[in-house]
Amino acid sequence: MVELTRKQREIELRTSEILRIARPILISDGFRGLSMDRLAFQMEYAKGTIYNHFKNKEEIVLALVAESMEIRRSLFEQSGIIQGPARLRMMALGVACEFYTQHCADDFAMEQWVRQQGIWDKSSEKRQNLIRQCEEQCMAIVAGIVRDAVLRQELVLPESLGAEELVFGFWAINYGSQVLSHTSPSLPSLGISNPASVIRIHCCTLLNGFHWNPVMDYARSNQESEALAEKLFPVFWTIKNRNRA
Amino acid sequence: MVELTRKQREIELRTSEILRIARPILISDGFRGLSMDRLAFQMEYAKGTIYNHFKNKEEIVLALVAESMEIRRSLFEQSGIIQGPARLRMMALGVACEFYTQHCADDFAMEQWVRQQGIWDKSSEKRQNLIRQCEEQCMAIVAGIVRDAVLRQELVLPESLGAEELVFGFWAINYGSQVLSHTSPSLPSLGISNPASVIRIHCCTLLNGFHWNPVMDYARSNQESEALAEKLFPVFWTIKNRNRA
Amino acid sequence: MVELTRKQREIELRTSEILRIARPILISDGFRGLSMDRLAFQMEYAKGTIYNHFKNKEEIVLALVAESMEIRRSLFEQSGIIQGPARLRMMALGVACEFYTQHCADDFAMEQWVRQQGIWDKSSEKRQNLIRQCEEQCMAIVAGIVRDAVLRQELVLPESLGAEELVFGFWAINYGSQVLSHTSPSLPSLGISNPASVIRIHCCTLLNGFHWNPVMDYARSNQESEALAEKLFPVFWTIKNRNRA
Amino acid sequence: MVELTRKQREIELRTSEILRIARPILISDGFRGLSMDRLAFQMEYAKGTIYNHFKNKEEIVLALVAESMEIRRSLFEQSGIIQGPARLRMMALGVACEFYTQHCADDFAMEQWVRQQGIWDKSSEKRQNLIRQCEEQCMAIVAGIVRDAVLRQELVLPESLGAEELVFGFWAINYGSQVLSHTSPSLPSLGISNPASVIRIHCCTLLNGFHWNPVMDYARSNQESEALAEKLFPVFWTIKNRNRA
DNA sequence: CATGAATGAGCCTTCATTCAT
DNA sequence: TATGAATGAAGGCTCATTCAT
Repeated sequence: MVELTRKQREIELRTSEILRIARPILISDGFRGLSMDRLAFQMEYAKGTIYNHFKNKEEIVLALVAESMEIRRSLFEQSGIIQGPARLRMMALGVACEFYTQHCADDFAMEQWVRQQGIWDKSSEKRQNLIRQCEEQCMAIVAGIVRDAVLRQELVLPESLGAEELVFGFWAINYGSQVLSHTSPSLPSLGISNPASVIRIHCCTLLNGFHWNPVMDYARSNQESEALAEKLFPVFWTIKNRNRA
Repeated sequence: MVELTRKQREIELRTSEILRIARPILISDGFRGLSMDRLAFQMEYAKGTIYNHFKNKEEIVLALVAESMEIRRSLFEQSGIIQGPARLRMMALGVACEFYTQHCADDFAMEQWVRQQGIWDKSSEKRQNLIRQCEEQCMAIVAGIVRDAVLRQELVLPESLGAEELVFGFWAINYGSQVLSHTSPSLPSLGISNPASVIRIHCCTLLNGFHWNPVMDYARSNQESEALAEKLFPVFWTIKNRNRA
Repeated sequence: MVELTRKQREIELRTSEILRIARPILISDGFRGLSMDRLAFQMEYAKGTIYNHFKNKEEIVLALVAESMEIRRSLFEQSGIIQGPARLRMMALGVACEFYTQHCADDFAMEQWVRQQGIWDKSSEKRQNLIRQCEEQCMAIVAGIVRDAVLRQELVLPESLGAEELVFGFWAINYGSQVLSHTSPSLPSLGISNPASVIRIHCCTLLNGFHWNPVMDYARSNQESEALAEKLFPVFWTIKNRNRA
Repeated sequence: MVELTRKQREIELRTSEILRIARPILISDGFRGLSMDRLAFQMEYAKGTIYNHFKNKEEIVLALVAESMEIRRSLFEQSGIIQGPARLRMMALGVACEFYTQHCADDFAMEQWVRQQGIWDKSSEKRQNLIRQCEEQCMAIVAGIVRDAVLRQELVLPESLGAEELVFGFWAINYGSQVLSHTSPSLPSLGISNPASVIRIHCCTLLNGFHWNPVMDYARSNQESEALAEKLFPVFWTIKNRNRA
């Protein structure tokens, strides 16, 4: 078995080497900028070798995105298990989002590829499922917190708003701010110099708006967020580094 | 001069004909699906002629996006001038966003092209500015409403939150939900069947969270939004049709 | 119109130049041996240029085959209109076959490509029809001669044998001998040094076997064939040269 | 020696397994459709292993063709040893050809591969000789019958026509009709619905034309052929099955 | 001998752009 | 100004063959 494993490890090593080289190309030049020729050249491997590891170009992207989403899910998982009121866990998720946005900016950017250009359709179902599962798990974690808050009577869901729909609002505001931050270089010139902290305020407002107890003013909210950040960031870094050599 | 003008008009006519034909191709087949050959063939003009109007393929996309943003700005303009409390105007903008998302879905999709794939960098500064200006004007309209609300003492801005930063939250939540709606086909399976109405609730919550008067419950908010929609949609349709034969 | 024609002529010139260069490659190295790269290189034109003339590699082959079959048909046409008994015209066709086999050996070889390897399916219907028509016309010419012989009471068709079916025998024996001559290099070593004259004898025997009047012995048959050859070859050469610069 | 033989048998077993798997691939997808990857995958052996048995892809085809020709030769052998006048043996060969065409259609198709595409040149001389020998033996069988007919004074060879040359006519007509049947899907639409029986008539006519005794009318010829078929087909099936599990 | 990852030349095709007419 | 043939780099991908293990 050890015998076998060595060869397999070598193969996996090569696989992840391909991803390691493809990532920065993809990030700096986009999907169109990643050509198999270039990839092979930079790898100093033959083109055919890459095709032994990935059925086509799209699969490479999906593999990278799967990695990224795996990180995101781990971040969420860690945030969802902290002690304290559900609102705190919700805020911890916000902190996780901030971390992901700031320190895994490339991962976030790449998650976008997959949402466009028919990359999705050209890749294998196996990898597609991997990503879909990750997405569902993320949603489950956040919705779980909402449900827990309701159980603990810290939150009353407005009628006609399911837990997932409440989550959607936070998802949208975070996601939207991240996309805008990444793609609108004019943001500072429009008067938004620190999108992350702005979004923190909005999320607090939103939580307060839903009367999610304990209701907080911005000062306290910020304070708690900082505390959470201090507690969680070490874990987050570990997660990130575990996935990125 | 009249002579010249006629010729210029002919040129502009051709320019907009190119755009008219490029648009549906772009929408149905993406950026890669738009080839100059195909465009020229459908135009029944020569490829070279197209190059007399647009320096390169990217410019065409940017021109189309400029058109789209022009619509969006007009929508915003019309929403910003209705009578009544600033909060109502803010809600009117939400209605405008809904309209844009639902009835100008293609325009929205195209705005995205430009944020990716290096299209931006390959196009002329002139067109880039055009788009940037539009974006700034949109922001100015919304920020103007916020400032007006403050003036009218209907809203107190939290300290450390500028008008534009408050706007950013609404921008982000609307933008995020739109992107997610367009690109995440799994949304309904995650429990979000009607993103638009969900976001309406969230926006109301957010406004309430900021104590933006008149504070409303969801029923009334929805009622007012409906009224605004009824009032504004005719104008919106006019705007849309003016820009799209 | 003269203006227009000049450009069109240039294009057609290029088209036939492509064919002129593709032909020997195809003949010496087969379909697999013809690569667009090689073709372009030998043409000293860019690869793209070739694709402006032919949709794909298969179309080139079909174009060449169409040329070849056009020659064959013209040969048949000329043979079918000579004076005298139908049997003589039938023999003239045999002479035409001999000419084609001997002097258009490459054309014959190429007709084969099209019958295999899915070349047919990848080419445009227009070219397919061209070839199909040619084939049908050839058959029509020969079957016409048979029918004429029956009318003139020079031949009684065996019952249960249609005119086309009688033709099929001659088609098969000529076609078979041509294929074998071209692909069986061992023929002389098997004792067949001059397939063409052997087949001439067989055809005569076959005609006699059917009691096709005037019945001939081999000496006379050969003599008549020679006479026909002498008369027809000049025309044949003209036809060939008209199609091959 | 027994030890060695066991190993050798294993090797031969593997060799024929390769051929067994390659055959249907080749038949359904042509030469280009047979890839070593696919072959190895279906074999559940490694690609390298196949190369221990066959120097290259072409050799596999040649080996299969050798098998096919071996069948053909056996068919001929069996036809050549029946009792009665030589003409009957000649007709038996025709029956053998019909059997081969109808029931070994794939074998026939494959014989064609080898005559084209430069497969021949890329394969070893050893295998080339194998095939050539087979061909010669086939010719020898048929020519033997002709010579025997001359000896028995059932046939007078036209002067200037050797035994092999007489054979060539029959070879050509049979071969030609087979090729045309296999590759010209338009045959029925040209008026030839049953090529095999048409060729039977032509062969009878040819034999009669050579005054090969006993001369027969079509009815009797057909009757005799049927009788031969009834007698020989069981043997033919045995031969076929012996070579194909 | 068996293995199968690595190879890399080669394949066909596309298409934005240019430029002589 | 309009034309559209020519360009040619670039693209994704295949696959027979090799060779270290």
